[in-house]
Amino acid sequence: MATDYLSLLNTSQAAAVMQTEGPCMIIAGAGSGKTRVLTYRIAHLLEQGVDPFNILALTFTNKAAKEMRARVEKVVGPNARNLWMGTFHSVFAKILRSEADKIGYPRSFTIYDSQDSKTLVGQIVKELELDDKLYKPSLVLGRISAAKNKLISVNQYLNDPAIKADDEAALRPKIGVLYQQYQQRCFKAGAMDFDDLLYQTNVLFKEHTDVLNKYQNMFRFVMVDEYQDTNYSQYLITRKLAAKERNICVVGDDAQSIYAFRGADISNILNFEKDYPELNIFKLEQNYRSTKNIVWAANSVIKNNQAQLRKDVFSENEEGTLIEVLKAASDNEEGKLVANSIFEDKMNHHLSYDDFAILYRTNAQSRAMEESLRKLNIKYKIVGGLSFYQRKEIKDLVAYLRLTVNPNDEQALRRVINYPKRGIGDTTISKLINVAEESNHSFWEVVSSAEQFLPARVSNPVVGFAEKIKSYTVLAGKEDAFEAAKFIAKNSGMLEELYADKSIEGLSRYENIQELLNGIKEYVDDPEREDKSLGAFLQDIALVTDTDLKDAAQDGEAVTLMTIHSAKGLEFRNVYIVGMEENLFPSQMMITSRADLEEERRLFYVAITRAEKKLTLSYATSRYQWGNLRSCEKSRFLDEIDPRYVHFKFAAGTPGAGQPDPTFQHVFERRSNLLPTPVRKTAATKYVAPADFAPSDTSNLQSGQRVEHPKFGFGTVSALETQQGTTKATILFEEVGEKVLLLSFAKLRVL
DNA sequence: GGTGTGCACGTTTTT
DNA sequence: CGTGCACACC
Repeated sequence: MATDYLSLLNTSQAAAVMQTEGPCMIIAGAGSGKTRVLTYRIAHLLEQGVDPFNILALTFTNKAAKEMRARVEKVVGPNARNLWMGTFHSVFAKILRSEADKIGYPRSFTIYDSQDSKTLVGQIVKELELDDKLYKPSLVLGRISAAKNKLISVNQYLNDPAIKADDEAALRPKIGVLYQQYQQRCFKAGAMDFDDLLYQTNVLFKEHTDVLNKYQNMFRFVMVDEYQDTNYSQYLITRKLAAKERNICVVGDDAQSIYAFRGADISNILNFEKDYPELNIFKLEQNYRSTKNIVWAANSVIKNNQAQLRKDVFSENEEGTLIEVLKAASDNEEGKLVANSIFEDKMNHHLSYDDFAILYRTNAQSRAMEESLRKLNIKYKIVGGLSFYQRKEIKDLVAYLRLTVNPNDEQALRRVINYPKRGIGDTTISKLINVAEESNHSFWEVVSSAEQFLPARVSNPVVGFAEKIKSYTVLAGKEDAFEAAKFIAKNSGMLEELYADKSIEGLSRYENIQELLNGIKEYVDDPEREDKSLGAFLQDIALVTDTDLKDAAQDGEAVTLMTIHSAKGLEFRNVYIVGMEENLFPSQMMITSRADLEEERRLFYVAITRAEKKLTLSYATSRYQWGNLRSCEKSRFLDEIDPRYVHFKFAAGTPGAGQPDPTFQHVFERRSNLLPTPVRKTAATKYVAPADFAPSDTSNLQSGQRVEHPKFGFGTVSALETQQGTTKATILFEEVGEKVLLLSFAKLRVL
């Protein structure tokens, strides 16, 4: 048994697998078979007779967890299903769910997504009549999040002189108060945000040693993947859980730490030995993924960082081709060069589009790439961006479901209290909010007894709505998630409302709702699913990200486009890293301090090491930014690669080069996860004004004249009407139909 | 209450 | 430049 898989491992991998007792740190270079080691380590534990319920394995993405579970299952069989394996957030959400009452939260607590959090902060800023320019929700939330990740409570925040000085220096002295209000409101709503899932776990373990004890005894073996990305809050949870048995195994690569911006603390891995002096350290230094050239290039880049653990990543693979650098005159040309290169490579080497990935620093860069790929009829898929669960109609139905499970959920309540329209206006809502704030009740409590605060004519629809929700709650207690959701979608009037909308977008929204219901059906039909309740389903989807859905809708090969951050942990035969320019990569906001620059460099290292056979870098000497052309300098990172491994290829890019063979006519298809129909209009159907568009003087405009509008295109004036000195023109446009425009505003060119 | 228009902001990355 | 939100007018 044990020897079976030992033959599949190299010496250091095998040593790490066999070391099951005591603290253990595995420093795993990129592509060094880290997942393989973790998988066999778990398998080894199970074969030694360890109960899978006693093993906790934490990852950062659902995808990684899913993949690891599948791989363990392949080795040890169905026993793998009983492992505690998941993301930090999902595992501790589950634990909090069963222990919530101990810290005063309902077991059916809601998980606020970042949008809910943002909205709530915005609402509080407004209620406190603070300057919303100064107290921008994202900024305030950033401070709150940083505090929580460092386990700074509201009281500590309010009483810490250093924090106070910081906030005052930034002219934002009220952040502490906002933190306080925000926490209170979340608590009253029975809601936790992402950071709370970790923060409140710490509170639970700190205040209830019996609970901590229980989980210490339960999780006799703790493993943490991507340990370099843990923040203080996560670090403390794992330290506490492992305090008794000290069987903690962390796997990571300091060179791939790219989440400091969200609180990850690289010193967690650099200082791990201080907590566990008896630590066993294993280094996995052989890279099995990439060619020698790619590994050498990556090493030559990361060498420029100071803070790092010593290791020598090497490859025994072929030397491979040199890293290619493309230079373009503009972002559009960059897209063209990359698309052409992909097309040629695919043809010359008989590859699949699945073999290619285009990586960029910011999501905004995808546009130029998309356009070029589309022109060559190359199929692509985008990872990231708007996820399925962020679509309006999905959020609406989910809000109903959340409300059903937890009526105190304020954000959900506000979202649907008047959707579909039932005659509850803004005035009514703010009145009720005020009552809630003053009486220290939750918004829901006030809503469900609205007749006490408002005249019957106004309160009737409010109370009727509350009754509706109450009946849903009763229903959800008896039926599974699918039956409940189906009923709610119909009964709330949402389905009807969407069905009535026959526009393309409306149709797509209706289909999305169907898609969600199908998803719930699949969820409850899973034979291994124990908890089929609506609450369990909601808990699950709150922590699903777009990247996790990536594999869900695979049909046909396609080039993958994504940010470098979402590419972590993935690999592709051919990788393109685009936008290698100063101020873009490294990003200008990051080059203020040495530590920030080092994180950008690690990001570059991650990007390089995604490639198996061929790596291409590109940059543009000019780029559109906020609508105007900016000239760009090539990135300093390009010069950091040892020139022996690079080939600068500047000849290409001449117009007309590398035109696609017309026989390869694929239908363009934007595949974004579960979205069945693209909502975004394609550029092809949209009228684009010529660059030299100049509005004419329209004071003498006559009915019947032909005009051009920068947005609506060509049209004919059908009527003119002057009232109180302003003239309205009714114009029949060829593409968008009839529009009524005010002449004083409309930019029209008379033809 | 719905629609439209104007304006402000954004581009760092995500559980 | 494009989107999303807020306010204003219908």
